[in-house]
Amino acid sequence: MRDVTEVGDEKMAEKTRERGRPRGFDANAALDRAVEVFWRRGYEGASLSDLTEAMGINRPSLYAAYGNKEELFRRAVARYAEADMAYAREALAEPTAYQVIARFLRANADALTRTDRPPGCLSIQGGLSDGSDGGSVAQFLAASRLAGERALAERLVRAVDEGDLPTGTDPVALARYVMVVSEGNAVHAAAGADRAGLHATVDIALRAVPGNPQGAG
Amino acid sequence: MRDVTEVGDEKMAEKTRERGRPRGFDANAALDRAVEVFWRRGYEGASLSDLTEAMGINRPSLYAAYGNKEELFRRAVARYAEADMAYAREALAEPTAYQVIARFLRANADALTRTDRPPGCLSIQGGLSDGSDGGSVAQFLAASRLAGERALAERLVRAVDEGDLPTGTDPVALARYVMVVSEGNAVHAAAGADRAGLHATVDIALRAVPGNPQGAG
DNA sequence: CTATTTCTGTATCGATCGGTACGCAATAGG
DNA sequence: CCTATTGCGTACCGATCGATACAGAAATAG
Repeated sequence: MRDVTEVGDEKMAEKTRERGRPRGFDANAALDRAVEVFWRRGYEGASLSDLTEAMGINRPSLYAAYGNKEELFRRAVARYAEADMAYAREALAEPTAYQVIARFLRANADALTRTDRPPGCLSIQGGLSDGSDGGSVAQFLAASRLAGERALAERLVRAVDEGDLPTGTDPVALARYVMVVSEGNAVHAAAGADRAGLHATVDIALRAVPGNPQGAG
Repeated sequence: MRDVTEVGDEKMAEKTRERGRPRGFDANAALDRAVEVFWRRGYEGASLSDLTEAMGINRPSLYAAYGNKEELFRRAVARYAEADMAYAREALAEPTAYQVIARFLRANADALTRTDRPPGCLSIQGGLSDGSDGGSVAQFLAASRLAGERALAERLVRAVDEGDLPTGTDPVALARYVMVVSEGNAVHAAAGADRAGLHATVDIALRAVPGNPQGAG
């Protein structure tokens, strides 16, 4: 049993001085490289050779630092959620439901087409189908996406309470709709759609959201 | 060089009597099994052992009949498009743009959640990311989806010409929006969303479509 | 029948997969 | 210095990957 919980514990890194040979690479920087590989090639499509080459480390170093491929993937997804999905949490802070949704979908369209990042989004590119592992990765990613959907739903519940959304609005259904647009755009972005096209889709999608400037819903 | 074009040539099967030992399996029935395997596991996740077991044939028979794994996959996608996507072509025959879109999204939601089929849709489950092959499968599937999007766009162009959609409506953008909803729903269906949830999303999505009963757009 | 053609089944190919054993290098405590 | 501990690098593991060689079986043509 190896202890692999020290990645990301940089708070105590100064205090507890470890014995033995120090690690010759930055575990968090290497994880960022792993994120890119998984993002581009998916979980199954990313081989350990791809990963170690991109991360600049050897195979045993990878296993010592992260456990195994699936553990590395889960850490990569966690880091992705923290770094590359920060816009989603920021969007939830907008004052009205419409502003929350509009900001989320706009920022999402931008994030899906960043030129310094792989196209699309890791939680979809990572893998949708039951691979050779029996779907544990696909389920993990689905749960990760669902968590975001739930967070949005809770924000929309609050919006209903505050009278921000019309009475009778189903916040859960609306949240699911927003995520569907987001995920559909992610599929398009992965296929090479440009940023303007994604925003054109958001233009239309927002017409279905109560509180939009055109007054629909 | 083997001739692999005889699959699906059942029209001439009676006329041209081949020499040699006859094939011991139904090539089209076996292809249907292959569709299911690719649908559930994706292109990369489907091993030849998975395929031959489901198809009830041996490896050399598979290669003799279909060429190789990628050829088999392309044939499977073609068969899927013909059989499982028939509803999309039928939807295009509806008289108005709104009816076309509504029927498509409704039938799509049903197709994504058929209990006698894998959840989701093959053209997305097949694979989105650049696998070990360099993305040729992902590009093929993206092109396949884009073909459907273009067919819908052309139908909506006609709708604009016929005054069926408001002047100034962008039929290409609207078609892309509809496909985004469809693909987002496919992602949700693959994650286990039920039919009612998908239709609830369609309920909202349709509000953004010009000509809907609520009069938005 | 023989000759020819084509399909089937076994057994296997080299390559790559995820994952490790093991010896050496580099640090800390003594 | 010596010992303990840990990371690094090579070289390798068994399993599985997609793809085939080959021989025998099953059909037609003559």
